[in-house]
Amino acid sequence: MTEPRTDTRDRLIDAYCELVAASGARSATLDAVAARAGVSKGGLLYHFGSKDALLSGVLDRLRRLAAADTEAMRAAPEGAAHYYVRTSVVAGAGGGDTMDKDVITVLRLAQEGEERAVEAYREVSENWRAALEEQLGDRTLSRIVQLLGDGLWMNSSMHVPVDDLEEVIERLEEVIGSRHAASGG
Amino acid sequence: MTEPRTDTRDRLIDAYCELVAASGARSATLDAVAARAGVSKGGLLYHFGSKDALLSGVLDRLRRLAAADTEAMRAAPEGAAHYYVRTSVVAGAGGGDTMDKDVITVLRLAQEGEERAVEAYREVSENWRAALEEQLGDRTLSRIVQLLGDGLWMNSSMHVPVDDLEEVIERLEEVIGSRHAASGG
DNA sequence: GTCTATAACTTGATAGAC
DNA sequence: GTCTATCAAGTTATAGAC
Repeated sequence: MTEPRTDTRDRLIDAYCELVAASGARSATLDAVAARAGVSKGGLLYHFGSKDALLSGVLDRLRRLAAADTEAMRAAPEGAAHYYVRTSVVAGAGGGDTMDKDVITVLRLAQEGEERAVEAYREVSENWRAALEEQLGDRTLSRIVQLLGDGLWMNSSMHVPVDDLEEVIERLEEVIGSRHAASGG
Repeated sequence: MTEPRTDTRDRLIDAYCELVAASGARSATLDAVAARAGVSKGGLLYHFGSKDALLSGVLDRLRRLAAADTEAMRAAPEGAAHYYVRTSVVAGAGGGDTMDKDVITVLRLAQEGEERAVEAYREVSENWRAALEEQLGDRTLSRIVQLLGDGLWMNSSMHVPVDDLEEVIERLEEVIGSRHAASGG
């Protein structure tokens, strides 16, 4: 604990993510972030120095949390695929935990062309896909599962409900099951 | 032809879409749009009056083009599902036709919370899904195909290449084929 | 560690010349 | 139908008080 131990830093990152997740990157102004975290604009800039430093904060935190989530995925009793698809929806709806918010934030920034966000997404996305492939033993299937999750996220992020999620997961399990049976795994 | 017949209007909508598709909604300022279309800011505002009117222009055009695309999808020789998945990637990469650009633009705006864009997306998305279901004879499968397309779009829009697209389509055809065989269609 | 005040710049929109 | 000012509002960032 040699670094300054203020949770104000984390509150500021939280506020930034929540604003981006709720109303897009444009709405996450320094003023808005500071107000939501309960400090002034000057207070924010003491902790981060610039808007870019705030971005670095989110990126770092996402990488940390995603690494932990990849392990949770590997250990999930319902299987990695089910875990991934299910959590994709929660994330999009904005009702999830800290990592969900970080993921949405980074995805949004990446879509706006923020190069560093694209790089971070590529990294964690590839780690997730590798974990899926590990369990499914099938690269193409791992990609399909991931694309389904991405599609679910996209719809959720626009508040377009996917009403037949349960049927989709069920059908996915069927395909996974038949593959496992066919390959003797 | 009672309305003023200037193609400047269309050039302005094109410029707006290209900017949003390339670098996000924030980059599509009145100045930037006008410059890209080769007119001044005043010239732009003569044609549209406000940024909101520019949005209406894109929304109207998308609805028109999407209706035509739905018909093309129904008539596609490779099948509606294959057509939908394949065109999802082209759209995301930004190298597509006019409708592709309009779709990306509206999706981006929808994700930023623009209510009218969300509504337009919901509408055309539901029409596409209905056309898929018509051919596949299976609601859940139509949703899966659509989610796959959405996932492909998302990755393309961040310039994250999906290198095994061919395998994904092939696997999808297998699942569709087995369903048709099972249901006797 | 947090605040206020303010500088420097960008944005959407208006007014009026041509 | 298109242009050049011009404005008010909002944005990031700095300086310095407390």
